[in-house]
Amino acid sequence: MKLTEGVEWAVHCCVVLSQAEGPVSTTRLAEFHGVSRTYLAKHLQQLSRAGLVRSTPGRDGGYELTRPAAEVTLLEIVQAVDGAESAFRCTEIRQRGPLAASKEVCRKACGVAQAMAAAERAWRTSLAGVTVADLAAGVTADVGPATFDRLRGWLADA
Amino acid sequence: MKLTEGVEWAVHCCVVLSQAEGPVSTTRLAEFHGVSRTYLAKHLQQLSRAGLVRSTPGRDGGYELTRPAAEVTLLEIVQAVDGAESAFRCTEIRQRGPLAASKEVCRKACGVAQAMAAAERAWRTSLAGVTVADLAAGVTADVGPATFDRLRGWLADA
DNA sequence: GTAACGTGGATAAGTTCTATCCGCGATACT
DNA sequence: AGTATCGCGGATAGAACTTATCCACGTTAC
Repeated sequence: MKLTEGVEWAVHCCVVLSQAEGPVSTTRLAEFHGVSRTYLAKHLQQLSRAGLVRSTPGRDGGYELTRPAAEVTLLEIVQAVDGAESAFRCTEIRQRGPLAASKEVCRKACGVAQAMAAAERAWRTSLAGVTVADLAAGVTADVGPATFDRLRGWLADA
Repeated sequence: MKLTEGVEWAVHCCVVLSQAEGPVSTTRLAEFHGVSRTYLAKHLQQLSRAGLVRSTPGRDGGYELTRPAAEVTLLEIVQAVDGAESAFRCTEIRQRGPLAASKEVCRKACGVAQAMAAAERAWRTSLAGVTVADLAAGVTADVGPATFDRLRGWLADA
């Protein structure tokens, strides 16, 4: 089981956007995080399509959060970038083979699929309990409030 | 985020093994589930290496559970087949770029990684709460107790 | 001795992830 | 008007992983 690396990039970008005062361009976000500009652009477009960020085209354009940081959950970011499909996909093994279960029995989900789904619900619930604001507060607690001031200063520099 | 398809095969195999009276061969398990024999063999070897099943070589050989079904959890099977690595891998983005965090600050895990780890713990806890015996009981409840009798009969047939 | 079995390695095809480039339309400054 | 900067979507290519098969080997029962 593996999440795409873009998830990490996107989450960090959202934290940065939560601290910015205006739109932040892909170029700036990529430079700040030390990652590929062209590839990060793809992930930001996914956030945009998911409605988590708003984009401003043209010069001085860029991205900003569409909602307050306290209303953007980790789950939303993960699903925007990695997709919302469940990790386990039931291929209905029980309907194959010599002792295949009947169609009628299989209207109800197989027990394995149910257990897997329950685990994924627990995972999603946990992620839904963390917001971008929480993550930003964590950074402040860990490295001090001056960090985001320096970030804003760096973003303001041409 | 995606689990390999082998996970589904392996779980169903463990349920079958919990109902068998002796070793069940790869050939029989593959036939029963209607899946590729050679590929299923690989997954069964993973279960064997993880110590969840014991293998008997030679004619009349095959696999059997090493423990009572009530003591084999879904989590163990998933991790045996899919690996125990966490889905989210922190690449320490915060240590890159122009405002890179210092090494000292980074002895503590980044907040994003912590939140992701908590979610995966919730997922694992959920999976660890389901045993092969639970899954077998679910089958009995869903399709009736005769199902496993038919399975044992089929396994006994040459 | 022979047939059935698990094991590990080599191999190959298919799919997804990572990454880049291009042309397009939008915007701001000169 | 012209130009530089921006986001958007499509095409593309390489890397990594998943899926699948085959073979040589040692083991066991008849």
